[in-house]
Amino acid sequence: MATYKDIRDETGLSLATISKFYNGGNVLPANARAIEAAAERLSFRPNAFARNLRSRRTRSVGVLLPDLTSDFHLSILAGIERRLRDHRVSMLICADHPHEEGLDEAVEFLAARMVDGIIAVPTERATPGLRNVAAQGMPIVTMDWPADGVVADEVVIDNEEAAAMAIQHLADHGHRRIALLGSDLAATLRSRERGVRRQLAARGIPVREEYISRTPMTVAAGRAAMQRMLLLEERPTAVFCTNNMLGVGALTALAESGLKVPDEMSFVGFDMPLLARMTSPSLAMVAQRVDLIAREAADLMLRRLEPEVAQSPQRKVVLHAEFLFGGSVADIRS
Amino acid sequence: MATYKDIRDETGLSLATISKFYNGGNVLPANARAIEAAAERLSFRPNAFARNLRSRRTRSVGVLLPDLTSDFHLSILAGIERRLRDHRVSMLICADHPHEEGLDEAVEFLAARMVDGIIAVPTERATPGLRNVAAQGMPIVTMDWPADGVVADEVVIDNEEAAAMAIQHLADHGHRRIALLGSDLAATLRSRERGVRRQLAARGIPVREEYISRTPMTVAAGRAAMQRMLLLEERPTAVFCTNNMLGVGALTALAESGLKVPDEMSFVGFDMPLLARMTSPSLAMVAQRVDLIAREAADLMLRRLEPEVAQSPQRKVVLHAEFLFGGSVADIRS
DNA sequence: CTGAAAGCGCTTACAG
DNA sequence: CTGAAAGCGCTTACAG
Repeated sequence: MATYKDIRDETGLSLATISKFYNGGNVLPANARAIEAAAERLSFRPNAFARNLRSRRTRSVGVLLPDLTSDFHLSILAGIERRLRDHRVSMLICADHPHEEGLDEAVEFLAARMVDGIIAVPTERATPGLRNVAAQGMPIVTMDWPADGVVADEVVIDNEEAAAMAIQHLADHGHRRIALLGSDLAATLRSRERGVRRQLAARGIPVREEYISRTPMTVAAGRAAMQRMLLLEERPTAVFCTNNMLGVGALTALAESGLKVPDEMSFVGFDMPLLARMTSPSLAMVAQRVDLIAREAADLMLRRLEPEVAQSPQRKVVLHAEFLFGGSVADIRS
Repeated sequence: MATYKDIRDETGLSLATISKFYNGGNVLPANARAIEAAAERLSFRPNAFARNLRSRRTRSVGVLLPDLTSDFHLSILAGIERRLRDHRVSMLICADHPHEEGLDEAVEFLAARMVDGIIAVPTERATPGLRNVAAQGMPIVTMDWPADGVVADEVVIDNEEAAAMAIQHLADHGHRRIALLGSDLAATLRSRERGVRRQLAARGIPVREEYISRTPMTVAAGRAAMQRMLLLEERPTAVFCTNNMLGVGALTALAESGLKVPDEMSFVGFDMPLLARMTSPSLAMVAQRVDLIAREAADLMLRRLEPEVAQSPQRKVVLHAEFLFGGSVADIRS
């Protein structure tokens, strides 16, 4: 691996001049050409670590996700990567899974890599670590939900509003017996439940607690919850799942039960864009704009990396979800 | 950010001793405790870049994917991340999209970050770059398909065999008019087509060229191809899609056409594990074991990072796909 | 515009 | 087991 010294030996220029060339400073055209030619011959590439060491910036950011199996979270990666790379910033990916003893926890792992900042969908496990590095001045951007007590820029959606859209759509089609598959294990899902309750009240639809399920956000839990709903004396006519995993579970249970969607059960999902269009019937759902989330999160981070804004007050970007119409909702107005 | 010097000032020990402590050497217990205590007080974290600079290893590997939108490729990330982090190796993710002029191409971008190696699903665009860094001694592991002329360890599946399984299943259920949605734009898909042809021949089923489609591997192309199949004089009774995107497209077209799966059209997909179980009927498909692919790829790379094996001959791991049974194939034996 | 020198934070032989 | 010194490859003031 060639270094500045090799280029110096080839060109006779000083290290300072070569450095200046690679940092966009003014260098005589002839010297610039000489450096380029030597670099080409030696297939030279400036060592990013050495640069970083002195400049104390790595031009890399960590992206921390609860795990790497949620296609919703994974789909945000694409947008972040693109945006960051346009600015020559690299992206270290880290899942926040529990791990064997003695291994660095995710945030520490990233911090030891000297990332310039962390974009995170924060878990409870990661929060103390984030609080810690944030206090030491590392820029943090949270997505999806905020991290308790962490100084950070935030990108969120209006979850109450998003959930209300689903209820509104169902109510407009005559549904009054609406099951909710949700969870109280995440602030976002609690907000969505609030939105559901508020919109039901606004439409004069009584809230029936047996129609409301709170479980872990897994496919298995969603499947079991749906199965329980199907056993109710007075079966709901529609189900709204406030999370993609729960939605997949509910669809699985419905498929197994042989009930026809939407004739015997209407369905509205949340964040299942890939699925939405390829099932028959197509699925109605509330969808976050992952492209916008990614873009806003990356931009907030890139902004923080500018020395001038490093200290400016935190920002919070609130995005709106969209409603995708689909064939999975029956019109049951008589 | 505290450094060794701060710890030296607190403990009175030399930099060499502190370094030794952090690299697992023998240090008097009292000194070790003093260093730990000081590090705690200062919230010290060794600077990975400085370490790397001297040791010439970064303990990071680049993962290069054609793009970050294929859920099949994304699902491999989880396993790689886990495996690498267990060994305290970090992962830089990079998509190989075409980009604006003047920006580093993906491989150069990773190489400038001094990754110790690259795990890639190689595209044609990336191949020259990979060849280049491989020639300079960087370990490369390819997944899914090999990179032309690149010295690399490989993880692949037996694609002919995988495709043959689908045909065998369909033939066993009495199908003889089998449509193939494939592509000639990737070596893997060409192999799958070969597997299909061979298995058809083995079962004495004539190959009908109008049943064979080769398109780009996109949802739109799959949808259009399926629509064309539905217009044929003698409609096929089954369709096998040798790629997930094509499968999604085909399912979309079938959903739009109103044809019932499997009564009017049987379906076998490829690599759609998320979808397989949540549709009604469930989908039969050939599935690569992403967990195994990830694990093998990560292990091949970790092995290469050991100085002793760095120069050993390249390895090729051939995995077998599995067949997932589903309700999307009708038994039409009379 | 160019260069000599010091320094970034750590590691690496080499003495002791 | 510990320490003084040199060095990794680059950047950063400071002269010239």
